[in-house]
Amino acid sequence: MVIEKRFMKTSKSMLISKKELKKIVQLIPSEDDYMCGLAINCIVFGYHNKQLKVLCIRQEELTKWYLPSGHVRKDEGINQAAYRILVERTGVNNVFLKQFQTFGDVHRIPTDSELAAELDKLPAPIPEKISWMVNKRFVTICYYALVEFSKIIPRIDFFSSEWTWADVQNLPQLISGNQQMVVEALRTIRRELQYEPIGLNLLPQKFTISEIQALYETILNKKLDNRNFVKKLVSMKILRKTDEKRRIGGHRSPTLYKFNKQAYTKALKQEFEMIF
Amino acid sequence: MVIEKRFMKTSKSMLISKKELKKIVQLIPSEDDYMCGLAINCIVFGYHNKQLKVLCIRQEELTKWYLPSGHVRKDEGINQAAYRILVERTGVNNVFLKQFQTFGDVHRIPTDSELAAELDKLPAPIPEKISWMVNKRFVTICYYALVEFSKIIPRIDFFSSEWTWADVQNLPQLISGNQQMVVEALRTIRRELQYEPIGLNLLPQKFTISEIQALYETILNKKLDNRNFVKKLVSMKILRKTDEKRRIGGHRSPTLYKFNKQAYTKALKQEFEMIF
DNA sequence: TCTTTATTTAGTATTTTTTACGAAATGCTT
DNA sequence: AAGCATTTCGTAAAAAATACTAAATAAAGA
Repeated sequence: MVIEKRFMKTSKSMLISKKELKKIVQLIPSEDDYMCGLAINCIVFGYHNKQLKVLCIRQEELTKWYLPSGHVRKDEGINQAAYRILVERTGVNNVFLKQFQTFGDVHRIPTDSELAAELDKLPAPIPEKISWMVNKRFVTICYYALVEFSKIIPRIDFFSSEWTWADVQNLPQLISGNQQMVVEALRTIRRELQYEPIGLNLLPQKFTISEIQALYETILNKKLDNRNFVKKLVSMKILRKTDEKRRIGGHRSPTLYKFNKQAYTKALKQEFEMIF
Repeated sequence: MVIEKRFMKTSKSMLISKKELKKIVQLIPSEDDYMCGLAINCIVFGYHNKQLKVLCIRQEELTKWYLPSGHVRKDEGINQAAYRILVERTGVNNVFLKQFQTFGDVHRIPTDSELAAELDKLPAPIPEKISWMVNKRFVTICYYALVEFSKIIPRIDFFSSEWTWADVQNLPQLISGNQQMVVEALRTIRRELQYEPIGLNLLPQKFTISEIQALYETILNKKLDNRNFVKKLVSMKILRKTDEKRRIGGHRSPTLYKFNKQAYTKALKQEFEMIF
């Protein structure tokens, strides 16, 4: 489903030729293959320069950004679909991905001509084959993903030509509903910081104490005492010292740590045992 | 949508008459009005006799039970739909209801004749108007509800003729997928016991310490020290003593308490403040 | 009426966890 | 070698969770 070419326009003309439109429409997924009225959104979190980032994309000339999204094939599970969509966008495997909420309020459904105006001047009325995707009320299942910033090379696709890592504390204008999704995703990872491997998935293999502490501070939005922070993680045996150090210039070089994955996931999964 | 008559059969005959079938089909919601491929399930929790209960329903002669469910009108939000479905079943207002997870794995879709066999010998092939509801792959948004046991009078409807409060520790045979939903709902309320008004919604207005403690013990599945339990709740100012007592015979009569709703919701909502 | 019984309630002691903070060690720069 | 910013080690106090002793109470039975 990843199409390297951007949503095409021959030149600066406002309309596409019928021939080109036909070609495009052939690439669009058919209503027969996908669950109608159902969408999946991925809130992809990365961490860089002590800031928590969200992957946003947009169609070049449009002002509003949106979150990576896609649809569910009739023959695939929703988790599977979310993973497929994520891989299409980020090109990485082994990504932490978790469903957190489904949104489905009713909004005013835009008319064909409003949509055409927004969708880079596609001719109105919207051709039938594309209309199920853009001109309907959708229920959206949202997932959040935690990725290692440096490993991601976002890919554009049919509906996008630009991408950016937006700072969560300074989001750009997003299309209707998407901002709320980011907010809820953030609330979720904040709550789940204690029992999901949030840090493990956002950080590179080796990192300093102050790097992981800054991550925790960003997510929790409060300062933590560095001395107690180390003490806690070390006493939980979550971290393991390496014999490497990072040169940060001007100061003492901090030791690089890595996760003790076993102890980490064990500590996290120490949720209550079930009745069953 | 609540239909007082049960899914009708003229007598003990295996098939319904064409005339009756026509009448039934008229009552079935049209595909035009509802989001297709999308369902909502409610896991309704009640608490009675120191046991946590789940509301289950079934079609009389079928062996398997299922959870209250319904569909989303094209012109209503999903939360609104869930609430409507819940009210239809329980007849109560002011119920705590919260979305917790969406399920959407692909299962083998039963054939018309298998369905007919299961659906109390409806004639196969399933009439077109009903088929969208029973013969498709569904994505199911699940909500859990907390109700005050004594105030609920479950209602049957078109697809059910029996109901029961099943003990969560001893669930009956449920249709495919429903057991997992109950398990996940339980995991959820266990986790959320600290920051959602779980107790408030499951208990009657006035209750004894040992009653609320037994509720917590059931949900958490472990014994709590009664002396420390009181101490904690009282120190949080969540409980307020009334001057009534409950006569339980043979022993000292325990004081009835009620919730200090203000302090309770305040204590619960003391979640971290948001970045935004 | 007095004793027995099972349970509720009050209070204290102990342990564990969290939070607070002083100060030395380190690596880099000048 | 001195200055510096940060890391790292260590202890101390405060708070919370847990454990336990024992008294108070209401109902039932002798």
